Amino acid sequence: MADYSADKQLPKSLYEKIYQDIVRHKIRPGTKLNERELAEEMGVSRTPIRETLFLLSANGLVKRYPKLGVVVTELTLRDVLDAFQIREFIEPPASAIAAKTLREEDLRELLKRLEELKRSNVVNAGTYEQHDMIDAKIHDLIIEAVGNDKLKSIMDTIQTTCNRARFLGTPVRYEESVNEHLELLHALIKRDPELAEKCMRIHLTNTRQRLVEFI
Amino acid sequence: MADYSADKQLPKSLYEKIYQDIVRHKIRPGTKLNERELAEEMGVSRTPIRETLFLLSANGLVKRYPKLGVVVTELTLRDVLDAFQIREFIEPPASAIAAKTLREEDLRELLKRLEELKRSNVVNAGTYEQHDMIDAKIHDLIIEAVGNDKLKSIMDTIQTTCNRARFLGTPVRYEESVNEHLELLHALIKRDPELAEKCMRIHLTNTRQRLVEFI
DNA sequence: GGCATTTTTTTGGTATACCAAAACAAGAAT
DNA sequence: ATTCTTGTTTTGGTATACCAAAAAAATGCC
Repeated sequence: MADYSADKQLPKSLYEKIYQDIVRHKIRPGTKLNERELAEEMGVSRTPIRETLFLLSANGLVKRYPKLGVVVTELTLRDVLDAFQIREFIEPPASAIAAKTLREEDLRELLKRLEELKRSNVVNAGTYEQHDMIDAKIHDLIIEAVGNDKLKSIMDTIQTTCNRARFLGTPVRYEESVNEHLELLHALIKRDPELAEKCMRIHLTNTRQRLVEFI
Repeated sequence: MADYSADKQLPKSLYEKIYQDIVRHKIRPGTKLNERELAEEMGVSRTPIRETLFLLSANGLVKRYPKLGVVVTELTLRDVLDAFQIREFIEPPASAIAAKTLREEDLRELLKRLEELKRSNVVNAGTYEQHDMIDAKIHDLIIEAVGNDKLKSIMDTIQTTCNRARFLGTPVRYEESVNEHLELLHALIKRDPELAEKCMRIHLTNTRQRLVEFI
């Protein structure tokens, strides 16, 4: 067998695989995961599978019912709203901090890509992936700007929930979203903490609003 | 062997044991945990021990170094400050929400206990446990008032970090702390969201300040 | 036929065995 | 004495075996 020189961490690669399958809804929420089945599919024993399932449950993607098995967590509207509420707690003040600490070139880079996206008709098929990528990048950068590792890892799991929601076909009003992000970036570049905080707050409120309307 | 009728979840009880040992510093930060040793000590096999260690690492009490082992996480000043920063993000707005939703009788109950504590000389030996208990209860109640399960579990892990710091002998200025909590409770009872938010913000800032001075 | 009970099968939890990488120790070369 | 090598031990990762509880199927009773 090849020696997979790169990583070597079996459960981590298994994690990635199952993680993606769940986030992209290749496995339905509510599905019960059978350890032996998974083990056979993946060509490994149950031991690393169990460890993977522990990791997944720690990140909230599956739920373990002792003696009964693990089930892919349902993504209720409540879960998504809860995730958004946490973002609304964290990201606005994080934006204020980011306005002081982010590097100008990173901001300008994102601004360039976003303006480009706006020029090219965003309604075009496929372009929404570009949008989502830049969107994620901006929010990620802002969290990183805080320089708080614990916060970073928390927001990663929140992001996961939001990603799952996106793959449910949550609609995004791209024009609005792009404009909101542009405003935010301008505020950051202007080094205006209050404005950045406000922009982020408005952006998140709107996003949540759109989500609720969808349902 | 007795059948431990009560719980049946082995890793969970192992978790509690090790969790306490770490939080109360019976095991030093930096200590490397040997799976076989632990297994023997606890009288079980390595399998449930490994699962326990996974749980502990998910909650940040230990860190797993692939192929090298798990070590009890060091509690750096940075870690504690990071935890406080997250509390400062979350708890003030949570207090504003709590001012609207908490049940009056719960608040009055806490107020009564706190005033009692204030009357009895808080400097007395032993009373600080009472203080810590009420303190934890108040912050816990405020988080629960938000009604966001995900947030609750996040703040539990943050609380763990703060607890570990407390057991390091972090000093508390009890009079100040009691007074700050009293003000907070009054704001909550008055159903004044802005004031509650402000009280909490001040309280957390002060607490962090005292912590930094200590070091 | 429908329901309760018993038997069988499945499956999660635990124990144990095995492997390979890392840590350690002893010895040889410089 | 120091460093490099080599052989041994320790230890984390994986595979497998076994057990008991839960689920499913089969049997018996009404």
